[in-house]
Amino acid sequence: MPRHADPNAKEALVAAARAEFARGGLRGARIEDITAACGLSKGAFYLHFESKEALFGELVQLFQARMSACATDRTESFRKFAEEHGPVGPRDVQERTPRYQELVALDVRLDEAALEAMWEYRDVLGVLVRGSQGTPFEGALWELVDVEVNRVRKSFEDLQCQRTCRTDIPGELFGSLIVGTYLLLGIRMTRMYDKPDLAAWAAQLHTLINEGSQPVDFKNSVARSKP
Amino acid sequence: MPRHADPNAKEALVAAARAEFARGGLRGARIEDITAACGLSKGAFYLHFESKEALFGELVQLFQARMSACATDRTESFRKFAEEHGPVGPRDVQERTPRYQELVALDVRLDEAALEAMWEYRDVLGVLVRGSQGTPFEGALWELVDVEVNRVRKSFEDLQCQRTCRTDIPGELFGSLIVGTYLLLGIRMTRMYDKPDLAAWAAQLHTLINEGSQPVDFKNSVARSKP
DNA sequence: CCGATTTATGACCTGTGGGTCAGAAATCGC
DNA sequence: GCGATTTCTGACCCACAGGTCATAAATCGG
Repeated sequence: MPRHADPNAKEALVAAARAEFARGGLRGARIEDITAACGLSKGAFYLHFESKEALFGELVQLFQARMSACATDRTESFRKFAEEHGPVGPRDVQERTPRYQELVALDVRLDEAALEAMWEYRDVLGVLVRGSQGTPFEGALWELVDVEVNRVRKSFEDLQCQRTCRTDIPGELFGSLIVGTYLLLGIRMTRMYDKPDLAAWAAQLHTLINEGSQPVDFKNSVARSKP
Repeated sequence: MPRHADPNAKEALVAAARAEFARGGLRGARIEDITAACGLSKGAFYLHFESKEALFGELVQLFQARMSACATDRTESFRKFAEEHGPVGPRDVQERTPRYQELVALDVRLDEAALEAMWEYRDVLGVLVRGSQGTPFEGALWELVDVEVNRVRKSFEDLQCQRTCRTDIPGELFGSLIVGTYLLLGIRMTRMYDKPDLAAWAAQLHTLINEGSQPVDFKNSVARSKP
């Protein structure tokens, strides 16, 4: 039995590729630069990956799986919540019952988890935003965005039927607001070195979107109950 | 005096180029396709433009100028409004005075104008989003986005000082919400054939962001005054 | 130490598309 | 019609980067 393959060559290539992708996008990342960063030759790349696109495809699949997990986690968590705490109606919202407050806390936690996923894959997100036309990933992000907008739209419309959300806003527009905001935050993460306080972002966005930008004094006094 | 230049060659090239850019981005648009669409040869392109990037640069400048005009128009309109109607304070917001309602209407009109500009340049916007690494336009959109986020942040912080906006949200996050929402709507315009009802979008977004997503019944009753 | 076998190398091939330029075509004054 | 002049054409050049493959290097059993 002959020469052994470098055991950590593949993960080194993936790491170097992510760095190159982050720098210059899918097209701007040259294979020779990726391999050079690992002390390998161009040919070595093709021992581990079908092509540059194939490597990126693996990353995209991981990212999509992660985001998809966030979505299923959300529906599952809400289902469980309704099972354990019963349905949350308009009165709960109006009176800020403990049940409602727990639901808000859960929602914020789930949003934070989504932001966390975006932070970990912000390099992949950056490449997807830039798109790199001519590759299979041209519209990948926008398909994901459409899916997310529709998911938000649907859940918003459900809440509208239950009268726990205002009914004079189309769900589509609300979805664009949510997804657009999170997407831009993700894009801005691309250029950050230190991780921002994602929990604070999630909580503040939740407050802003639920209660609006007007001063809190104007809301009816029942609403606030801060310790 | 000899052969005349085709008088509408340049505008035909611009139109064809915009169509090609919309299809495949800056990189995906081939010069031969652009000229072929006008019944011209490849060489003719270089009689009118320095390069493909130069043509796109002209479009970007027009787009940037248009967006910049929207911004100056906004500050100017608000200045004039304050001059004519006096400053709008927290009480105006709380009691929905006619002065406040006029300000809201003005704000919505200005937002609609910005959406209109994005609609007209949605092809350019699409290319800028996709970025086309290696060109001078790589980060052009994100610079514009940063400028806009900061503009919104600053005006939001001013309103916070005047107590006409809630003070528990960082201006940066509010800016990301506004710009992110409008950017995503712009991106989604890229794939639309018919112009959506931009006035409705502007008005609904304004309502949603000001008053939040909670049912209107919960707001204090002074607030609503719909004919 | 040999040769079998798998891994790694990098010179080479190749398609692509931006940009060029010698020459053809058009249009004028005369 | 003729040449002068400007407009237009498209075959050609070339840089670039993805992908290939003959060759070399490493590592084993025997």
